[in-house]
Formats: sequence, structure tokens, C-alpha cells
Amino acid sequence: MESSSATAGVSTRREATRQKLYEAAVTLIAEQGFSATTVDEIAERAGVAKGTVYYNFASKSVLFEELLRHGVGLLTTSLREAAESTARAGGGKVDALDAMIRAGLVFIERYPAFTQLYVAELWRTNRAWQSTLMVVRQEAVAVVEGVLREGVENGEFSEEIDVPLTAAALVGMVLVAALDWQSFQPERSLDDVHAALSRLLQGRVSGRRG
Amino acid sequence: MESSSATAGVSTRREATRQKLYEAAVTLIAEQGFSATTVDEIAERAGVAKGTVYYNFASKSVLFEELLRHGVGLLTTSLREAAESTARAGGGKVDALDAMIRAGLVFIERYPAFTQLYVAELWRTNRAWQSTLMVVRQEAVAVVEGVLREGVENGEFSEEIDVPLTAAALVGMVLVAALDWQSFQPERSLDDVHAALSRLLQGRVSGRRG
DNA sequence: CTTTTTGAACTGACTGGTCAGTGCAAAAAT
DNA sequence: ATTTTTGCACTGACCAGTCAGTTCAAAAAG
Repeated sequence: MESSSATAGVSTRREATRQKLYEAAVTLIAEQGFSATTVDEIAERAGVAKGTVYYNFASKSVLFEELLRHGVGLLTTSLREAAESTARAGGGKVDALDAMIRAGLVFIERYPAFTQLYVAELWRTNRAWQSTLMVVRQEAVAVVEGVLREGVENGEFSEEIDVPLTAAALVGMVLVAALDWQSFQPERSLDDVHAALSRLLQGRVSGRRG
Repeated sequence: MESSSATAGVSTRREATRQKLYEAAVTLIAEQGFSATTVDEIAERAGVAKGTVYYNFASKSVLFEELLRHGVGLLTTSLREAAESTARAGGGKVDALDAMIRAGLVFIERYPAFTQLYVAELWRTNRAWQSTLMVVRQEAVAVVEGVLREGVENGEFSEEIDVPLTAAALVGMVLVAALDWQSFQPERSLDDVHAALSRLLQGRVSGRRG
């Protein structure tokens, strides 16, 4: 019956079960897609009875929605921390962007399945969790947009840049490069990938020096 | 009594039906995903009986695979033409990249649903059409990689760039920016979006001039 | 010509299987 | 003592794929 128990954060047992279900669901859905993944499979992979899934989540869709919220929450936090820590260290906005690229890569390295699933769902329309997705997406992109906007204000970035579009392009750059890294050349190190993206960000691709 | 009519390539009727089915399938699958889209829906939207789908395609998966091949083929052709036409006009590799960005945007503007669906499926594993997808992906990315490699050879690009990774990042930049454009600010013009991406590509974001 | 035949293309009712979600009593954990 | 989990049988909707039958334009026959 408890609704949010006093201090020690909502009954550990339940939370542990939920976590197991998230983990099971995220890989299965990343591999197969939402509709092709059955509740029985999720329960089995989590090592839990089917009834438990429904004891913990109202429906398959709700499980998925909360998974999305949870995952993007982690990403957003991580991006924000990256930006703030460079600010504290007295770095400029370029450093902040660079740190956020790295934070993005670290996130994708740690949660590749979640990233896959997120990308696969992001531009779909007509789906139950569409609005949830829009909200969490905006939270994450807003962090990047914020840094860009501050950079324009303090003169570090050109006033001509299109903040939302550039933010989207940066996110896309990291996302797709990282997914390709994971899928097609997983032996590469994170530093390698980070260096390549840094170079691209700073326009050192068409650079005149060898 | 004819079996495949003399010259005029495989009965027009059949080809027209297939085309209608592609068009119906592409929007539905982009919106809902492969598994959530029923063959009945596809048939209905195409204005055709369900049996006709199976008369023309061996299965739902095969229909989808041929759709993928067809669509990526169009994109690849378009990218190649863009690169070649700048070459013929005596432009450098930066111009080629820029033209390819534009070609990508034009493609996405014309076939937004296909693009959506392609992105959503690209990083999935364990799916029937996985291998098909890898092949067509490589065809498209190879065009970008080719231009980058030539640019490195002729000294226009730094030798330090990581060709496959940079190619993936560029594709991602265009893809995500364009999908965001379509989804969240469709009123923007293609030229606008192109300009923003060009600026990013040429490192004129963190430029020192206002 | 006119009639008949042919066969590719198409139709839609039907089948067999799958799956989300339910119900509930008993067991385990806290 | 209460919350959480289990196990499992059950239901009803839904859906991929099938198949016997229809349509019709063009070819062959008369």
C-alpha cells in the first residue's frame, strides 16, 4: 500500500525487480523492436514471472515509457554535469561542447541498447508514447542548445548559427558515429572516436595543415 | 497467352501495383514500425486486396526488404551524382561534401517516411533483413568515404582524419538535423538548413568573427 | 468480324497460431 | 501482518499467410 515510504527510497525489493525488467526489456526491444518483443520474453529474461511484470507496471507500453524516461534522465544528467564541470574549471563553451560529446560517447558505450531503441523510436509518429518521447528529447537537446546559446551571447560562437538546428546536428553527429562505432568497429577506443569527432567539430577536417 | 510481354519490360500493371504497395508500406512502417504494421493495413492503403500483396511479394518481410533496396538505391545514386557534378565543375572535395549534404537534404525532403524507417531499422540486430540493410548502407556510406579519401590524397583534408568515422558522423549530422527539421520545424526552407550544416562542416561555428 | 479460350492478376473469406492481459491461490520475503 | 512474487490456466483479439474462385484483356479459333 505504501506510496513513497519515508526516507530510504521506495522499497528496495520492488525497485530491484523493476530494474531487472528495464534491463531485460531494453536489450530485447533494441534488438527486435517494441511490437516484436513479447511480455513473456521480457519476464523470462528478467528471471521473473509474467504476473510480476503486471504487478509492477500497468501495461507493456507503460513499462516502455518509464524505461524511456529513466534512460533519457540518465543521459540528460550526464550531459549537464559535463557542461557544468568545464564551466567550473574555467573552460570556454567549446570545451563544454567537447565534454558533452565525450559524455554522450560514454553514455552510448555504457548503454548501447538504450541508445539504439531511442533512435529507433524518436521520429515515429502515431505511437502511444509519442508525447513522453518529445518531452524527454527536449530535455536532453535543451542542454546542448543552452551551451550554444551562451556561447553566442559571450561571443565565442558566431551569431549566425542556428541554435536548434546546430544542436540537432551535433547530437546526430555523435549518435550516428557512436552507433556505427559500436556496430561496425567496436575494437576502437572511446578516445579515438572522441578525437575524430572533436576534429570535425572544430573544423580541422578541411584544415590546411597536414 | 503472352508470358512476359515482348519488349516493354514486365507487365506495367504489376509494376504499378508494386509501386502502390511500396508507397503504402513506407508511410505506415515509418509511422508505426514494421511489426506494428499489418499486411491488411498496407493492402487497404494501397487500395488493393490482401491477396494481391502475396501475389506480388513472397512475404511481409520480403516486401520490406525490397522497399529498403529500392529506397537506398535512389539515395546512393543521388549522392554519387552530386559528387560527380561538382567534380565536373572543377570544384574541390569540400564542394563535393557540400553538394552531398544538399543532395541528402533533398532526398529526405522528398522521402521523409523512407528516411525515418531507414534510421529506425539501421542499428537493429537479429532481424531478417539485417544483411540486406548492411549491404545497402555500405553502398551509401562508401560514396561519402570515397570523397573523404580522395580529399586526403590530394591534400585538401588533413591526413589525420578517420575516414569511416568521419563519414558516419557527417551522415548522422545530416540525417538527424533533417529529421528534426521535418518533425519539429517543417516551415524552414531547405536552403536554411543547408546553410546551417555547411557552416558546421566548415568549422564556422566557433568562428571568431561575429 | 465474332466467339471461345487462356492465364496473369487480383480478391477476400478463412485458418491456425500468437500474444497482451487477467485471475487467483499459494508461497516467499520483509 | 503486509507486500511482493510466483505459477499457470485462460480468454479474446488480432494477424500472417492461404486458397478457391473471379475478372478481363488479349490471343486463338471459327
